[in-house]
Amino acid sequence: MVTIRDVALKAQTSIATVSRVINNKPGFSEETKQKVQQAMKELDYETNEIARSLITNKTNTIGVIVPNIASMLTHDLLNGIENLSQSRKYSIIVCYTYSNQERTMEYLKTLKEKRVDGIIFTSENLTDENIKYIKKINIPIVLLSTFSEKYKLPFVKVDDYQASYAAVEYLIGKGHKNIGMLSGDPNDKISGEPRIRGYKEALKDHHLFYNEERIIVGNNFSFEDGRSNVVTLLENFPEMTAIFSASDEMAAGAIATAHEKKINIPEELSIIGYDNILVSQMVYPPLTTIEQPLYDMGYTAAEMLFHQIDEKELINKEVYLPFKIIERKSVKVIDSL
Amino acid sequence: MVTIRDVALKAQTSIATVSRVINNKPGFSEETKQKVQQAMKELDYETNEIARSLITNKTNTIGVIVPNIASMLTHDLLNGIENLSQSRKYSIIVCYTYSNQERTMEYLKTLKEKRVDGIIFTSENLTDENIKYIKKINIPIVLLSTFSEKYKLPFVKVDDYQASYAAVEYLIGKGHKNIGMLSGDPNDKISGEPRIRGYKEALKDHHLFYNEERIIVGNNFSFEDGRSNVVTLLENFPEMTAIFSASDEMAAGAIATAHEKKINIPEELSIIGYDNILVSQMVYPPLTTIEQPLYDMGYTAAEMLFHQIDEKELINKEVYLPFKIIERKSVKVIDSL
DNA sequence: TTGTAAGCGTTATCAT
DNA sequence: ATGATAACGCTTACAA
Repeated sequence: MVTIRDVALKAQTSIATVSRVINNKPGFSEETKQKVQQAMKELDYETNEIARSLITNKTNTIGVIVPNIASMLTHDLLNGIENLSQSRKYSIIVCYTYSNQERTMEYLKTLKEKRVDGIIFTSENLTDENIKYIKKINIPIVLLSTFSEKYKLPFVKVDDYQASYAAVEYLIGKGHKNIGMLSGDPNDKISGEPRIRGYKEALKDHHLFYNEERIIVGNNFSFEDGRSNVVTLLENFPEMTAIFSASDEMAAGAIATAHEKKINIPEELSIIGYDNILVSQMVYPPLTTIEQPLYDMGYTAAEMLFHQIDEKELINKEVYLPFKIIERKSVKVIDSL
Repeated sequence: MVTIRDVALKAQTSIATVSRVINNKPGFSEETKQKVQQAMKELDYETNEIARSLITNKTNTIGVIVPNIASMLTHDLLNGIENLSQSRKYSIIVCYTYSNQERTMEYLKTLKEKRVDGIIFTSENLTDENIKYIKKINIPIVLLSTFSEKYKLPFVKVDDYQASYAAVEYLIGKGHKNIGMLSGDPNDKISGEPRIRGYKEALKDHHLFYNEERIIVGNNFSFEDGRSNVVTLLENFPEMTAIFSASDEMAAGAIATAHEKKINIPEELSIIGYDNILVSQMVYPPLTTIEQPLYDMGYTAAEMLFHQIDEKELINKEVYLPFKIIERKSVKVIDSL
């Protein structure tokens, strides 16, 4: 391995000087600079970031913690994070938790041991244990597509309540009065409960009837959830003309079932999704849905994190990014009687 | 920051002894072990992996280089890699190249500087510059879903030629004689050329006619490619009864266009895809396709990499994993006349 | 079983 | 503008 020492030897100067030219810190002449650079080139010298990190206390690495379930979402989020990181000369260590608490803690510990400069915690409910540990290790963090109820931690997300409210109101605006919902877990404070609340409130504000049987709760927003739960919903609620699905994957599942049951979408049944993942344009009919600006969210979270790292100031921003309704072909206008 | 030194102080012993119990290396009594562990707990000591790495010359992290295009594939591949890595106490740094040569080289350089223990290079053609650099830095590497023509580098992939051949033969077996193809770039030696070759050979071996107009070349295997290229294909080749699409995303695009043009699938037009990504079950009709065992491929590549790292032996295995035809609803049997 | 001390490859603090 | 030299937090001879 060729070190700064070898370079110094070849350039006939000291390691201190070599370090200076490498880091472009004052204290060398143009002449020595040339000699050093020449030597580096000839020796194919490459910095040892490990050694550098040990003394500077900076690794230029961040950790990104993601669950696996919402696999389609993860990718775009990561894309945004990665793009800014790369241009800022940061590397990213990805940690898949599979929503497993033990694994999450293990990863948090690893990130601490590897001395990452910051952490982005994505899409998942934070447990008290998580938060306690995060506070203890004192590494800059930003929450992405999630937030913490009890403790103030900076986050970027879209307002799930408002987005769901808007989705249901959109359906109502198209003349629908009998609207069912495919939801996630109501105990999930991030993407479960708020979306259910948005649905209920929108109905209520428009004086539409609601009862418990009109929401079918899924496990993990998955295609399979949608596929099976829509049949229960159909049984519970035969007058239903429209469905609000809390994820595109579930919506796709519902559509698949509809095809099987020869239920025409949107003629007989309208459906609006949530996420605007790539799949939503690939299903038939293309899915009208709520768009989350995933790439921007990732990018913004990274921006906030780097700000914390660079300025060493603990910001406590709470950033809500705007959602958008993407109109495609899965919702039909109903004439009001 | 609490160091090994603080622990030694509190436990009233030396840093060497503390190091021994941390790494469980012989040379301490049960009694001191207790004292040290007690001190560590009280002080919330956590290893500084950076310092450790500097002396052991081991970082317990690997780099994974992925392009971005085939986004849906990337995820499953990463999943397999990550799962084994986590259980082996390795972290992974992800590098998205966007198939950009400059970016790839930058990342390779970063990985070297960060002293990763190994690299998995995924889904992308290796340039001479890439290979030259890889050879130079002398870090264990395995190629995943790609391979290098000129130089021997261990890889794991499925045999694209055979898989394509099988796909087309499957269509032929169902009675199809007029088969078109939606392909990737023929200059792409990894997923482009071999799949085209498989198509041509299968036709030839079954004495079926072929001409250049029956293959439409796409840019990046994308939904949009399929969406637009299928119309050209339909124009060029009106007698066509079946399509072999070199990716599921393109197949989904073709299906979307078929819906728009009121072409019934599979009644009027059969289609077989390639990849078996999640989307293939979400489209209507569900897509018959070639499955690549992505998770296993990732897992296997990681296994090979760790073997190289641990045993310090340069293996040169070339692993082909088996593909599978997943039969769904997009191919119809045609009665031969 | 234990401690002292010499590294690992850098950056940083002094002198000069 | 330059060069010794002391850190950084660990592991690992080598002694004791």
